[in-house]
Amino acid sequence: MRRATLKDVAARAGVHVATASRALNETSRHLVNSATLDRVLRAAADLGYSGNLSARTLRTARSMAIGMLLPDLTNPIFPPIVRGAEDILRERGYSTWIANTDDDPKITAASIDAFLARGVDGFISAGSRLHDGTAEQMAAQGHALVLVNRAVDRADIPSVTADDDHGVRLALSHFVELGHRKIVHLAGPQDLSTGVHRKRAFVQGLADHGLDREPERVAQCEAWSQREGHRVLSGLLRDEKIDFTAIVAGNDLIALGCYDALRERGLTCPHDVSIIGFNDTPFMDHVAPPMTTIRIPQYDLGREAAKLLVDLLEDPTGGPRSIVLPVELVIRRSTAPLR
Amino acid sequence: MRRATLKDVAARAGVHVATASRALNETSRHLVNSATLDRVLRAAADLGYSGNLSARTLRTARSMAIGMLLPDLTNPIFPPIVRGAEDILRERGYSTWIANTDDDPKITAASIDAFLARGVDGFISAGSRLHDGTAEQMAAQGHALVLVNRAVDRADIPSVTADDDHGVRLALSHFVELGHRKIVHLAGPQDLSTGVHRKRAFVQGLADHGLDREPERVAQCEAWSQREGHRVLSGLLRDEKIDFTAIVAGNDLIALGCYDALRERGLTCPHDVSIIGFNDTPFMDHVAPPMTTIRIPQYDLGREAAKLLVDLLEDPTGGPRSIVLPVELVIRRSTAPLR
DNA sequence: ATGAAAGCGCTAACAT
DNA sequence: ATGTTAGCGCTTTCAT
Repeated sequence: MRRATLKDVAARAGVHVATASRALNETSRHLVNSATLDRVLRAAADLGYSGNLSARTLRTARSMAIGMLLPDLTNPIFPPIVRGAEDILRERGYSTWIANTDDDPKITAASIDAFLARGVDGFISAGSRLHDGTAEQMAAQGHALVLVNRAVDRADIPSVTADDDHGVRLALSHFVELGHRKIVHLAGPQDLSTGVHRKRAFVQGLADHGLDREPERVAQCEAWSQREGHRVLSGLLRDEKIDFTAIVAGNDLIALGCYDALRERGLTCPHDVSIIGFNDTPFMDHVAPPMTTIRIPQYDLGREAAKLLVDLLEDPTGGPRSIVLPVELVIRRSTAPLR
Repeated sequence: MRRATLKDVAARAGVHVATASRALNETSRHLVNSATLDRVLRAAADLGYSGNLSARTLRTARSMAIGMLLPDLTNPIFPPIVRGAEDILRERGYSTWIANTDDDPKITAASIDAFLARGVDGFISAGSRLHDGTAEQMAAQGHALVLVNRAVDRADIPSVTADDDHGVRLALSHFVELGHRKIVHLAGPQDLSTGVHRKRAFVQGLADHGLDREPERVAQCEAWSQREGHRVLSGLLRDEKIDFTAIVAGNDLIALGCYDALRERGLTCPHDVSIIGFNDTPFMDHVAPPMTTIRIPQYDLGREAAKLLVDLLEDPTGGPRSIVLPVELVIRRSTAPLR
C-alpha cells in the first residue's frame, strides 16, 4: 500500500492540508483548535503517517540530517565515536549519513559534495589531516562542522578531542614512579593533531622531569600501525647509541609493533622494556602482556561532537566551542618497576 | 554563496531548465544537441552545480540512498561489514544511512520508519533476530531488504552469510587430526541463524566423526560475550560428568571467556584444553595464546550484501538470491595435539 | 481557527 | 531538439 501523505491525513480528518500540517508540527500546533487537533492526530495515527522528509527538506531547507566523514570505519578507534554521535543525533531527531574517505582528498571532496547535495545541516569529521585545508575551506563556506578526535590550528572550528597532553604526562609519571629514567617516544605521524600533541607533550614532560639531556628520545613512525611500530623500534634496538628501558608509544598499534620487535630480539616486555600504549583499543586487556595504556573516551568524544554540532545548528550565535575530554591511565602488565 | 540550482545553470547556458535537466542526466543526454550539451555542462561546471537530491527524490521517488540497520557498531564484527557495503554503495552512486538498534524492537521500528520517511530505496540489515518477524514484515510490505551475516527461514528474503557449517566442520576435522575425541561446543544464542547453524553443524559433525555417543556435548550461552563464555565453561569444569579436551566456541568472545575460566581453574590452553573460536575478530592474533579461529570474510559479506541489494533495485525481476561465502580455518596457538 | 495559494528544485509527459 | 506545463509532498504567508 502507498505511504500515506499529508493530503490523506487531511482528507481523513476533514480538514485542509495546511491545518493538518500545523497540527502535526510542534511549533505550529498551538494555532489549531484542540478538537481538530485530536482529529488530525487520530487520522495520522490511523494511517501510520510519518511524512516525507525529502519534501520537507526541499521546502524548509533543513534536512535534520548530518554527514559523518571518517577515514576508515575499520580502524577500531572510530566505531565508538560514530556510535556515540549517532546515539545523540537520533535522540535529537537527526539521521546520520556515513562515508569512509581513506583520507583521500578526492573521495573526501566527493563525499562532502554528496552530503551537500542531500542538504545535510552539518558535518562531523573524524579525519581532518592537519594541513590539507579541507576543514578550513568548509568553515569558510559557512558549513557547520565539528571535528572529532583531531583538531585544527584554528580557534573558530569547533572540535572535541581527548587530553593527549595529560595522557602523556600520566604515562611519564607512571614510568618515573616505577624508577625509569631512560624513556623514548615512538611518535605517530605529525600530520594529525594527536601526533603532534603527544610528541610535544612528551618532549615537554621529559624536561619537566629533568630527563631531557639526550636528544634522541623521539623516533618517528610514518603510520599509526603495528608494522611501523615494529620497524621503528627495530631500528632503535639496532642503534647502539640509544638505550632505554621504557617506551611511550604513539598508539596501541605502534605498541603492539614494539612487542613484535622486542620478541624478535629475544627481549621481553615488561622484563626488559616497559611499554605504554595509547587509546585502550578493544582487546588490549587480552594481548600478551596485557597492555598498560591511556584510555581515550571515544564514545563520549562522539557524543560530545554531536551535541556541539546540534547546539551550533540550533543556536548559531553561540559561537564555536571546543571541548577537551579527560583521559585515564589503565595500568596492566606491559609496565613494571625498573630492575 | 547560495548553492547553484538547475535554474541558474539553465540561465547561464541560455536554455530552459528542462534542457539543462536533460543534459545533466545520463539517460536523457542523447536527446540534446551536442553544442547545447557542451554549454550546459560548462555552465554547470562553472557554477559548481551538483543538484538537490531532495528535490530529485521528491520528484522521482528514488533516493539513491539505502539504510543500514545494525545492532551495535561497537561490536567488532560490524565495522568491516558496514565498510564493505558503503564501498560498493558509494561506487554505485548510493549514499548510506546508518542506525544502531541494539536489537531493540522499538528502536528498530523507529529507525526503519525514519529511513522510510527519507525515502530510502532499500535496506541492509545486520541484526535480524530469527523470530521477531521484522524482516518478514518488511518483505511483506514490499521493501527491498538484504540480510547480512544472519539469515531468516524464508527463501524469498535475500541474505549474505558465511558458511558456518563448513567452519564448524573445519574446526572438528582440525581437532580430530590433532587426536582429540572429547569435544564440546559452547553454542551462541539460538535466536540468530549463526547460533543455530553452528550448533546444528556441530552435532552433525560429531556424528560424522563417530563422536556422538555422549549427549552433553553442547552447552548453551545466553549471549555472544566473554562473560557468558566464562560462566558456561566454568559450569562445565565444575561438572564431573563431562570431560573434554577441546572446545568449539560459538565465537571469539566466548572463546576468550573460556581462556578466563581455564585460567581461574589453573588450567592452560592449549596444554590442557584446545580452543577454536569463530570470526577472527581483530587482535585475536595477539591474545594469549594467539587464537585458532574460523575467519569470516566480513568485509566481503558487506560488499556482497550491497551488490545484491543494488542488483535487486535495478532489476527487481531477478528474484531473490542468497549467497554463502567461504570461511577459513586460521591455525594459531590455542590448539595443540592431544597429549 | 482555518483555508487558499504559492513555491522549494527537480523530472517527465506533452507540445511544438 | 527544445520549450511548456504540471506536480512530487510539504510549509508558510496571506486572506478570511
